Amino acid sequence: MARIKDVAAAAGVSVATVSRVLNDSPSVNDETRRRVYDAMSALNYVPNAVARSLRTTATRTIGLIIGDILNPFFTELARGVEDEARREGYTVVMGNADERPDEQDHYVRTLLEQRVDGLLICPTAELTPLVQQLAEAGRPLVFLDRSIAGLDVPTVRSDGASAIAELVRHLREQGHRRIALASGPATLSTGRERTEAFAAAMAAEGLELRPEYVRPGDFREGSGRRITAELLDLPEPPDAVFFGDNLMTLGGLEEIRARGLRIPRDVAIASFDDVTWFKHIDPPVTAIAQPAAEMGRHAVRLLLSRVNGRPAASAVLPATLVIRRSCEGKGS
Amino acid sequence: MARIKDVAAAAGVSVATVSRVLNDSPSVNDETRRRVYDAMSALNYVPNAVARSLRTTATRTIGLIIGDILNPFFTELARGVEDEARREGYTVVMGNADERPDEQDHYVRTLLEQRVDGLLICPTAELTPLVQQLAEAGRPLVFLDRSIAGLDVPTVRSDGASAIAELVRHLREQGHRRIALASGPATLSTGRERTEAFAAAMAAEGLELRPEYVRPGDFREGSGRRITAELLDLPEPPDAVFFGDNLMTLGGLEEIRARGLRIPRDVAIASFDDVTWFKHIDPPVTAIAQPAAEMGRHAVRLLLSRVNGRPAASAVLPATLVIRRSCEGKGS
DNA sequence: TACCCTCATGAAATCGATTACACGGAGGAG
DNA sequence: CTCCTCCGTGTAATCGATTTCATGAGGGTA
Repeated sequence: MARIKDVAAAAGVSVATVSRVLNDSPSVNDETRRRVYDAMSALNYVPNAVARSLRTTATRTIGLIIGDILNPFFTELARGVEDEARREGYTVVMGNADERPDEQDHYVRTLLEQRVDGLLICPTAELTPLVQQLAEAGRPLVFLDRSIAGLDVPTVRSDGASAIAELVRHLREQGHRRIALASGPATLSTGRERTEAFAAAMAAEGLELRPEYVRPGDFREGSGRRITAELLDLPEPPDAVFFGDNLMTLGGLEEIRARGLRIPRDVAIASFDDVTWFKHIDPPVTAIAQPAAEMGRHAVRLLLSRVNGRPAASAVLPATLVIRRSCEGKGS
Repeated sequence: MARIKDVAAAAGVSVATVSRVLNDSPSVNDETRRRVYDAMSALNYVPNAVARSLRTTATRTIGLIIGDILNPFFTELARGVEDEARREGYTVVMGNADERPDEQDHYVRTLLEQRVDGLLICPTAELTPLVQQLAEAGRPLVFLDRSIAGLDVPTVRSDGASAIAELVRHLREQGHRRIALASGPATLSTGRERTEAFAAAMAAEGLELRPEYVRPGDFREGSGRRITAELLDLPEPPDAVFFGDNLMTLGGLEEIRARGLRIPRDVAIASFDDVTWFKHIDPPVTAIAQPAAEMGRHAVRLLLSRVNGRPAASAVLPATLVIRRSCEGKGS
C-alpha cells in the first residue's frame, strides 16, 4: 500500500506537507494542497492509523465489553454505544464476555494492548484483579448496566425500583398473591437491586414473600427454565413469576409451554427487560423496559469526558412498566 | 505506561531479549526469561499492539461489517464470527452498516485505515466503487450472507431453495392456494434468490403466482408491515404470506394483529430466518432456519485462509424448514 | 538599503515494538 | 593449542506517521 512518502514523492513535496494536508493544517498553500490530494487519489492512499496512533498515543477507538451478544438488551445497548461513538469519530471494538470473568479479562487485556482510548464494561459477577487495577490506575473506564461496590468508577445503569413497585401493585390488583421471583445472581448488582426492590414492593403491598419463592439464576435461558420448573414443582406453586431478565423469561416460557400450562390462567408472568417480540407472544408479556440505547449513548458521553480529562458523573436512567396481558387476573 | 525499554532496564537486559521473551523465542536462557517475566509483572507491562503492528504489518484483527445489529440473524452471525476468530487469536472489529451503502463504506474505510488483516462484509444492495476496488486489488475479503455478481470474492451463504420448495408444498397440503411473498429487495442477492426459489416452487406445485402477490421490501420491519397491509387490502387477499426475513415477519405480525385477524385462520404466515422466540408466538411461526453461527465461523476460516495466502472457496450451507402452527389448514 | 515579519515548506527526531546482523564465550574436534 | 560451532545476547535499522525547529522567499517599514 502507498505510504505517505510515496504521496510526497508523487506530489513533489515533503512528508511533512502531506501530513499537514491530512490533518487540515491551515498553513498549506491551496495549490500545494490540491497537488497532494491529487497524488493521494492517484495512489489510492489510505492513511495508516497504526502509525498515526503510535505517534500520537491516541487510537480514537473505544472498547466495549458486553455480557452476552445474543441478549437483545445488550445488542440494543451496543447499538447506542456505536451510534454515539460514531458521532464523535470513534470506532468501537466489541468483545463478548459470555458472562464469564475469564473471557471478560481476556478482552480487557486485548483491548489494552490495542491501546483503546477508553473502556466500557458491563462487568461480570466477580470483580477481577485486572479490572480493579485498571480502576485504581485511573484509566478511562465506565461501567455499564452493572455497578461494582467500592470502586470509584462512573456507572450508567437504570433504576427499576419504582417500575417493580408498580408491577407488584398491578399483580396484586389482578388478584395474584403468591408471587415468585426468578432473579439474577446476587453477585451482580442488577440481580441484587431487582431482588431488593421486589422484596420492598411486596412488603409495601402487604404481601408475604416466601423464601422458597425467591430463586437466583444467572440471567440466562437455562436458569430461567430450571427455576420455573422448581417453582411449579413446589407443593404450593406461585400464582405469578417475575423474571430477572428477558432470557430467563424465555426459559420460563419454554418450561410453562412444555407443561401445557396456560398464561396467565395457570401462572402469570412478567419480565425485566422488554423486547420487541414480547407483544407477539401468547399472551403478550408484561415487562419493565430499560432505555438500553440511551444508556449506551450516555455511557459513551461519560467515557469521552474522562478521555478528555473532564470529570464524569454516574447516571441512573428510569425503567418503565409496560402492561400487557400476561399478568391478567385469573377471572378475566 | 511501561514500555519494553523499561522492562529491559528493570530486568537488566536489552530490549531485544524482552521482545524475544514476548514472542516465545526459544533462544532465551531460562533464568533470563524468568527475570524478564518478573520485571513485566512488577511494572504491569502491557505490550503495545500498535507498535508491534506497525513493525510486523499485521494487526491480528479482522473487520466485520453487518447489515443491522438489531437483526437477530446478524447477531448470531456475529457470534459465530467472534467465536472462530477468538479461537484463532484474532480480534473482531465490528461495524453496523444499517443497510446503507454510505455507512458500509465509512466502515470499510475506517477498517482499512486500522489495517485489519481481512474484511468480512455482508454487502448492502449497491456495489460501491470502494468495495469493487478492494476486491479487484485482491485484498483478503469474504462476503457473508449476500453475494455480488461479477466479483471474484469468496462468499458464504445459505441455500434456501429446497426449504422454500418444502414450505410451498406444506402450504399447499394445508389447503393454501393464494400464497403471497413479502420479499427482500431485488437489489440484494438474498432477495432475488428467495423470490426465484419461491416462484419455482409455486410452479412445481402447480400454483398460480399472481404478480400482485409478490412485493419487494427492504428486510426491515416497516416494509413487512406496509406490504402486509397492501396485501390484505387487495380485493382478493392472499391465504398465506411468506416473509423474506425475520424483521419483515415482525412487521407482518404487527399489522395482522392491528387488524384483529387470526393466524392461520384468516391468513397463514411463514418466515425466512428462524429466531428463538418464534416458537412462543401466538401461534408458533413456521420458519426456514439458516445456520447463522456456522456461516460466521466458516467465513472466518475462509478469510484466514486468504490472509495466509491460501485459496478460499465459496460455501453454501443448507437452510432447513421448521414447521410450526402458523401455516396450518383453515379447517384444522 | 537594512531589518524584521510572515508564510510555506523541509529535515530530522520520535513513538514502541521486531529482527537482521554482529559478537563474545564455552565447548568440542583435530 | 588452535579453530570452528553454537548459544545467548546486544546494537541498530526499520515500520509510517506527527511535530518541532530551522530556513528561505517575499513584503513592509524606517
